[in-house]
Amino acid sequence: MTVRLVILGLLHKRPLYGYEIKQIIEEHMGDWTSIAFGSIYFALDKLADEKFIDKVDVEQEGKRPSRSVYQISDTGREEFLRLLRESWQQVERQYFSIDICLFFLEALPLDEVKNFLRLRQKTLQTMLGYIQSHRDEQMAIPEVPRLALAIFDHTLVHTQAELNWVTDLLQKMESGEYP
Amino acid sequence: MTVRLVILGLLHKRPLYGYEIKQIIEEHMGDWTSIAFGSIYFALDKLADEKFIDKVDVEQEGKRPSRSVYQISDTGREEFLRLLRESWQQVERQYFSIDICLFFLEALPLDEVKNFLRLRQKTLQTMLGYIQSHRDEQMAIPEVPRLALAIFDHTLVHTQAELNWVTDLLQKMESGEYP
DNA sequence: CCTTGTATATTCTAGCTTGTATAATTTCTG
DNA sequence: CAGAAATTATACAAGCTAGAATATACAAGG
Repeated sequence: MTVRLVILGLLHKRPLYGYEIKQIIEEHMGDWTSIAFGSIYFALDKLADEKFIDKVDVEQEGKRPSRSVYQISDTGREEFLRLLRESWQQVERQYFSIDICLFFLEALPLDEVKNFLRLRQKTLQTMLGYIQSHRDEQMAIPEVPRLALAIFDHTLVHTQAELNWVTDLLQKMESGEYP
Repeated sequence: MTVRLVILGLLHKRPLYGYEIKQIIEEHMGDWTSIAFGSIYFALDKLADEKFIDKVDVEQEGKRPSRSVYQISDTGREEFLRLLRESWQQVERQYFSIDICLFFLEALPLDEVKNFLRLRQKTLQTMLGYIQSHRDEQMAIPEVPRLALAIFDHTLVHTQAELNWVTDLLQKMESGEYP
């Protein structure tokens, strides 16, 4: 679902070829999604089958492998808007593997669990710093749209929430509130 | 990954058959994961191939379809601990589809976006209330382990963080800070 | 009494995603 | 200048999931 939305979204602006799409995703959206080559080419084929995009051109730069450039069609634009609206509307339930772990906690010695939590704390603190500095960098560039900051903030608030929760849990474990 | 961990974790306590596993997951872990029948039977087959579990019995109650009961093996217990440690240790990056949407925001009229956000606010408030009352219910039952509350808190802090962020974003959009 | 819905229990299939391998060339780096 | 990394794409296996299909049991309701 994400794959199609992203591809259609990027083709919405201008025609692109597969490898280029992968690069754009990594460069500009790498913090918020990750899509494998296989998925991109698979999706491009599928979208072309469905007439949401057309192969417009096969460029060739020197003797490099030739590039198949795709262009979005009118029905493709409609599909893009449909997908975008659908994604906006859904509030997805996030599942955390750590919740599952907590269910099976008794299988591990308490000390080990505490160590894991301390490690998690450190990781989260590092991540927080990384996002923050990344955000500040972006903020300094005037042509970055203000909305980009909202996306950073999103990651930020969740990471902070996670850190708070871990800290609280660890504190409760150390005070002996949990057996 | 989750599927295997959960199945091994449940079989850790006692032998079970596929349908039973599905029921336990829905009843006791329904708020934190969701695993389809197909995934369970697929994983059971795979785990049996790998000798992490053994088919011990084919019960039949009346003329109902027969049940294949699986039991965890010694290597299965090891694998369970390995998976559990692995899951504990990883701090997974969560991807939110709304972040992707924000990238393509300009494709939708601003009013529509604001409406989506208001709707999202309401949904999150409802979710928050639901989790809270669920948590209170559990708290009232003395035999529910205190840790279960930690899991509720986890969901709670993230939902609250999400709500705060949406509220902030909406406020900024309404004050005209974002075009 | 016949139908309908729901619970029990499993199997199958189609579709998506990832990862890895392969290929051929080109550009960067020490 | 050698070797590493990047460029572009294809192909295939393997894993995972959702959803439908299948078949029986049983309670409720008209």
